[in-house]
Amino acid sequence: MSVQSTYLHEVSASTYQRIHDWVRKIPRGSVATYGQVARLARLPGRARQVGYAMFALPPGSAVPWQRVINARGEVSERSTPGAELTQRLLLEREGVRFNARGRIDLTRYQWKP
DNA sequence: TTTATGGCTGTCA
DNA sequence: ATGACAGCCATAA
Repeated sequence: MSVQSTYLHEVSASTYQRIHDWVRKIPRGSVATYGQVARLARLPGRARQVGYAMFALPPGSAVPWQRVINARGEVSERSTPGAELTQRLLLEREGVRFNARGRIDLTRYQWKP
């Protein structure tokens, strides 16, 4: 393994760690956006990496990935079909309401740490 | 090394 | 409201 790849691995690992740590703090019944989590983890502008960090979670993880949604208040589309529905059901089970267009009212449900 | 592809977002038309 | 586009950057091929 090269020095470079080792370095990159360590950087991304700590990055994911910080992201996961923040996502764990989102309380039940609240949501945060990818961009918001990125800023909290001191990674402004790197919302996509938050998506990657969610994707990297193993099934059954204690990290409440379902509470992370996009800036428009919707559950983002996934390459794996069905995941959106799972996410929505998990959120509804926590009391998060979706409107007729499948959107969440961020003024009401967005987490404000 | 390059290219393509993502659980994204703010800006602008 | 909707769509294009430029930034963003980890991963895989």
